[in-house]
Amino acid sequence: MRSDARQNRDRVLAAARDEFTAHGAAASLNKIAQRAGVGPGTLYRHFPSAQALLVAIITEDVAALVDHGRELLGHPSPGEALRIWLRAVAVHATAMRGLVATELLGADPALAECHDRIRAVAGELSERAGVRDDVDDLLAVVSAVAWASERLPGDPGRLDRLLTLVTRGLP
Amino acid sequence: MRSDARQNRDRVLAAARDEFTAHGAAASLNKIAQRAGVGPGTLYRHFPSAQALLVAIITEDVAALVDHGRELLGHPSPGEALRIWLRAVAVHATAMRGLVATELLGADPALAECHDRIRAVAGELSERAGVRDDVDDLLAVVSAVAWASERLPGDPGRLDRLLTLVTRGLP
DNA sequence: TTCCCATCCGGAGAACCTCTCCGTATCGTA
DNA sequence: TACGATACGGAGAGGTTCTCCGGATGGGAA
Repeated sequence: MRSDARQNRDRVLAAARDEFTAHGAAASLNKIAQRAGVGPGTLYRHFPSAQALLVAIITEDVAALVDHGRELLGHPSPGEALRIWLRAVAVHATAMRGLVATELLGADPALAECHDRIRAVAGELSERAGVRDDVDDLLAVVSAVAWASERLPGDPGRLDRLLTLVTRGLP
Repeated sequence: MRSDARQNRDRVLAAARDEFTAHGAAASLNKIAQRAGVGPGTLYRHFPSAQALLVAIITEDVAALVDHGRELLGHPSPGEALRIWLRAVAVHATAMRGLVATELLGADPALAECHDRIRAVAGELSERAGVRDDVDDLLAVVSAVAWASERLPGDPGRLDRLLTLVTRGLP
C-alpha cells in the first residue's frame, strides 16, 4: 500500500472514532471524510460501508480486551476474575454510543474472529469460575445492558447496577 | 378533528407499524407516507418526527400490556406472575425490530406516562413476589435483552434463554 | 340544499445523506 | 528523471428529512 494511502486510511479511522463517539449511529460518512480531510471516494475505497469502518475499529479494541482477559486467568479468585472481565466487556460495548454492542450483537461475519477471541477468553474464565451458562448468552446479556446504559447516559452508575442484576447468579 | 384528518392519521399509524416492523430504524418516513397514501406534508402535520410516530404506536400497545399485568395480580404464584409479565414486557419490547425497546430505554418525555404505567404494574407485581430490585433497572434489563434478541432474529429460543439468565435471581 | 371558510392536503424544493465514476494527481520503482 | 500503477476526490445520481404555500374540502350555518 502506498504511503499516502496508509496515511489516509489511518486518518479516516481516527475521524470515524471521533464521529461515532460523538454521534453514534447518526454519524455521517460524509462528515467522517471531511473530518479526515479526504474525499468520499477515498473513504469508500478504504471502507465500503459504515459497518466496515466499525469492524476495523472494533477489531483494534478487541485485542486489548482479550489481553486483559488473559491476564485475569491468573487471578486468585476465579469468580471475581470473571466479573471484572465481564465489566470490561460491558465498558467496551458502551463505546461509540453503544455502537460496539450493536455490532457485536449483530450477525456480521466480518466480526467472526473477534467473536471467537472473546468467546475463547470468556470460556476459560467461566470454566475456572465453575459457571455453566452458555458464554454466548452471557456475553449477549452483558452487551445488551451496556447498550441500554448508553440509552440514558445521564445515569453513570446504571451500567454497574444493571451488571450486578444480570450477574448475580454467578459465583 | 375533521373526519378526513382522522382517517389519514389512522392510515399513517397503520402504515408506520408495517414499515417499522419490516425495517426497524431504517424505515423511511417517505415510504410510510406512500404506504398510507398521503403526502409527506400530511404525515408531518400529524407526526412531526419518527419518534412521535413511535410514541403513538407504543402508547397504544402499552395499554394492553398493563391490562395483562393487572390480570396477573390475581395469579396464585406471585413469582410466576412476575416472570410471565416480564416475558410479556420483553415480547412487547422486541416489536418493530426492537424499536420499542430502543424507545422505552431512551429519555423521550413523551413516553413518561407509558413508563409510569409500566412501572406501577411492575412495582405491584414485584412487591407481591417479594422482589427488592429497582423496578426501573429490572425493566431496563428485560428491554435490553429483548433488543439484543432482535439483533439475531434467526435464533427463536434466544429471548427465553436470555430472560432466564437475567431473571434467575428472582423467587 | 347551498355556501363559505377554517382546516387539511400534498408535492416541489432545499439541504443533507449514501455511493459511484472517471479525469486528475502522485508515489515509488526502474 | 520519467513513467505508470495506484490513489485521490468531487460532481452527480438517487435517496432521505422536512417545510412551505397554493389548492382542496369537510362541515356548520344560513
